[in-house]
Amino acid sequence: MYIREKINEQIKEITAGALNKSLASGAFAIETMPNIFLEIPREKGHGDYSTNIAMQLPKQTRKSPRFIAETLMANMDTAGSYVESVEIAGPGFINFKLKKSWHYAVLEEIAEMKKDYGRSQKNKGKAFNLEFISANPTGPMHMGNARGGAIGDILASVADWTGYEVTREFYINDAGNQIVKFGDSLDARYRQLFGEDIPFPEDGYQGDDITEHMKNFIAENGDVHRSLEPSERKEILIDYALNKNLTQIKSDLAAYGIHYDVWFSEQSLYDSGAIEETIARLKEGGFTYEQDGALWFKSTSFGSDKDDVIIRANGLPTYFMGDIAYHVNKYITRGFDRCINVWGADHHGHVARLKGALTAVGINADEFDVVLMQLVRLIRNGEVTRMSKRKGKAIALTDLIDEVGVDATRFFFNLRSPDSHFDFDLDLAMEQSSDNPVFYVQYAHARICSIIRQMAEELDNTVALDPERLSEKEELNLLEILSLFSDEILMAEEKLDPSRITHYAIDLASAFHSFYNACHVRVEDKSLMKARVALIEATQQVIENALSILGISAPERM
RNA sequence: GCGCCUGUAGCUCAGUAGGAUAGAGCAACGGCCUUCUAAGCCGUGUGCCAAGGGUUCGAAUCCCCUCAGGCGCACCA
Repeated sequence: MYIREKINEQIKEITAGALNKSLASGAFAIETMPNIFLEIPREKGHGDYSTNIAMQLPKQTRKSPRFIAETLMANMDTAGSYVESVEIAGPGFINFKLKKSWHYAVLEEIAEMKKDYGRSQKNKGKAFNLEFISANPTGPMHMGNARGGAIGDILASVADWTGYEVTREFYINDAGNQIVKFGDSLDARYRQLFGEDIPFPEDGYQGDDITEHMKNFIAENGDVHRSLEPSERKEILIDYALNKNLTQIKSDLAAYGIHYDVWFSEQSLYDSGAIEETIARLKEGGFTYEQDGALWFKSTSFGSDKDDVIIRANGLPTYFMGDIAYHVNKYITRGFDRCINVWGADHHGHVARLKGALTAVGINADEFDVVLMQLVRLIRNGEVTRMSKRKGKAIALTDLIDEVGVDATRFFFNLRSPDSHFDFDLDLAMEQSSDNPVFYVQYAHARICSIIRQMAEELDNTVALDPERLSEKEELNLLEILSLFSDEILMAEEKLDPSRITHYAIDLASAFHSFYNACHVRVEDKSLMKARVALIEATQQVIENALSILGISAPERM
């Protein structure tokens, strides 16, 4: 248990004890016990912790907040706790000031847990599935996938640090209409390369990569496929290009620092009969009906404003149907306790109906959430550029990484919460200017490493470590921020917002830089020097841990 | 028309399950390297928290409504 949790429990116990004593003494009476809520005041002058309990009780007790606060304070027993003093302030806040010694527990915790400092057990034993990117494998990864990739990958790490057993998963949309179009496009290019004057499908994939695939295919296979029936040939071409694309996607993402545990094929749901089983399950439950030759799911029974087709009149299941079967597979076949998907905000309309369908088949939809990320707008020369995979004008992920670097790209895409609209200014990003805060954090890390390298020779090992030597406000501030790391990870998991880790890393780096300018590590006083080395070693460790969650390197020299 | 997201300093954004005087970065200006990395630090100014109403001891935060921008509302994925 981390020091913050211990203190929290102590103060809650102290407050609850005071409340019980006050009640027993007859100072006031209540009907229901309130929740004791603690917060860390923004103003340092208001102490280390604060509770508003006295302001929640006037209604029940018919006493003033001030009176309640005073009564509680008089009945508090802080012996043996970290609480040094208690005071009442403002409209009735009870503020707790802690003994400085609590700071030093942080150093010990970090020194003990090292690379695991910040991990917690909250979700131990639970299986967590995080599905992200999940694009059509009809082309290489582009910039639009980059944000979802960074958010998903980092959120997966965050979940891992809260104790979940995490599976990163890519749902390959290798079935359905887009694949048919893909095949039509490939076939048209194939025939055009042999000089046939045929029109290109109007809504086909126009990218050069389609033509490239067919050039390579012809180079490898000659013209033996020309005589085949188009449908037969398309199948071969699709299979060929899809495999090439998947290989490409995997290497693109690996270069981006993303490694999936599972690549799940949509087509496999058809092949395995999972779709059929799920349809049967929905029918048995009475959640379907036929109309206009199609099979419909009663989304309206689960709060949606319209029902949805799951099998078209032509007999082919819709994408929605596949997604239901896919999630049945996740929860029931594979037994995940919690599933999170990262989707573009343009798919938000599909969340409710999928939750409805999951509820229909008996899955607890509270354990299913979708992180909706606002789409990225591409800014070039100060103008918005529309991205279109089919027009072939999208910036490839690999190009972005080449220009900007993996670290900056990942950091940049996690600078804002997923639901904020995001403009990616290409010119700025490609300038590689030091405006990018990733340098700020990495620089703090490199600076510390540099000092540690030099101190290693000067440190006197016969001097005992005395953490109480740390008493400057910059030192204490640094310790306080270090102690919040685990809470920040838990909050990021609860809110499904990985950008909190990025912000934390910046705050921590900032606290270090301030310390660095205010306090020298290399000082005559060997005991003080020892304590400061311990402090920066702890800081180095936590920056390293935060960066490892972010999937960003922690350079030892810059 | 219905639904979702967003609206906070000149710009880009934070703002912790409603809390005490609304915060950073960038930009502007002024300081700080004869000792550990100046890719750094310190200081100075800026706000009808989009408008209005409500709940509350207390609202940027919750509710209602209006306005503005983005995105959905397919037998597309």
